Amino acid sequence: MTTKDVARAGKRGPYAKSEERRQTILDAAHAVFAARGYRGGSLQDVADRAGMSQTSLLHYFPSKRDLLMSVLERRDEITSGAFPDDMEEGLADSVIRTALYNEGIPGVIELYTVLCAESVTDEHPGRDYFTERYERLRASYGRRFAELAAVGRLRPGVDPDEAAMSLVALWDGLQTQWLLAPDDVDVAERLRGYLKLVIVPESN
Amino acid sequence: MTTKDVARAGKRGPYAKSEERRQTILDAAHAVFAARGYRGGSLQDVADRAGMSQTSLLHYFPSKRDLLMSVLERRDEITSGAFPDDMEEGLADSVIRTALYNEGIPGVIELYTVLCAESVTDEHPGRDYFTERYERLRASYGRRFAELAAVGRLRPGVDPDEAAMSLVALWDGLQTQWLLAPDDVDVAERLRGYLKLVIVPESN
DNA sequence: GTCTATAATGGGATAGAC
DNA sequence: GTCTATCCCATTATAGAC
Repeated sequence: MTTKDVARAGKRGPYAKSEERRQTILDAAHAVFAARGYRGGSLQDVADRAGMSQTSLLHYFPSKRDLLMSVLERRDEITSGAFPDDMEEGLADSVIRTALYNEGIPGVIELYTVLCAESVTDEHPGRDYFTERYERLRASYGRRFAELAAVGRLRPGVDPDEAAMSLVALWDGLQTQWLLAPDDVDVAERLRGYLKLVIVPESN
Repeated sequence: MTTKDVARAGKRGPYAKSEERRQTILDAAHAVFAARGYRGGSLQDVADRAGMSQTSLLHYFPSKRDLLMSVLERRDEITSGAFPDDMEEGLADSVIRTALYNEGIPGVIELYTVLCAESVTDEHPGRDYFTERYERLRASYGRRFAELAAVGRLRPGVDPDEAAMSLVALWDGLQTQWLLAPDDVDVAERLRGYLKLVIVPESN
């Protein structure tokens, strides 16, 4: 019997069914928090969408707070699908590609935008996540811009770390405008425009 | 008697005391919504801060929704204090000055950032406000950039409307990062950096 | 693991006395 | 205009049967 076999694998082993259930819940929570925010979305909403009772949900995630943290962790995994790390790719291309990739996954940008701003409010459980996320992003893009600067491909007068901060800020702001007016805002094109201002074209 | 005099002015005239009370409530609501968002802030929170009961509050604003709309309208008045319209001032200078001005008023940026993102969620009463606000902002800055373009002061290849959209997006995104890490983010300086990339210095 | 029942709290809004 | 009392509903979380 399958259940027995899995159980035999060890007391703390990942039970297939249970793990599947967790994923279902995380998908539901992702959608609910994206559509209504953390405070605005209820465990009942999530449970309904996952097809179970609210109490069953709390069997997998002991509190709403825990659920949120798991949703945020999962978001990183989803979006990192755009980065084949081993590939040599220009900064501009990789930014554009990531922007387009995220735009194609329903709810990803909504979740990010809504929870990020909500996280600056009092006692919000997501605050540390977003604070650290920005630190990582700024440092990461700062390094990429510094690499370009080292080979003379950063426009004179442009600081790598400042460009990184501005790129991230621009990206976020464009996504917000896009959510409110998707037909009027082209996130990827505006990012390309900024990068063209900042990066000197390859000379060959 | 003052009350009588005011009353004599007409049945619908603004009763001084009542108007004062409304302002007190709006100040309180501004602070509460800035700190906890619309969904996260309760009428009780606002009433406590305004020094009255929750029911008295509802005497002045018939619903939480009405209160929010009035807070948003009031925000426009507060922030428009930075614009002496009659003055001839360069686009860059006016942007920097407004950014610094807003930064100095406690809660203004919090309120804006938190409610704006929250407004993209389902059935949020602030959605139309922010949608229209962005349309106005993009159009307004678009005209300013177009004026610069007309006198050859826009960098070649830069479109006025696209620059307007990017400027607004960058501004919003920087404010978000600033709220999470005020010591690491200089909104005005980063805006200046962008405008320097886009605008050609005056030739004289 | 899943459910019903329920606890414990807090929300927005209304009625009506003063 | 201001309050107390209250309605009604939703929320997160727990207890305990199956």
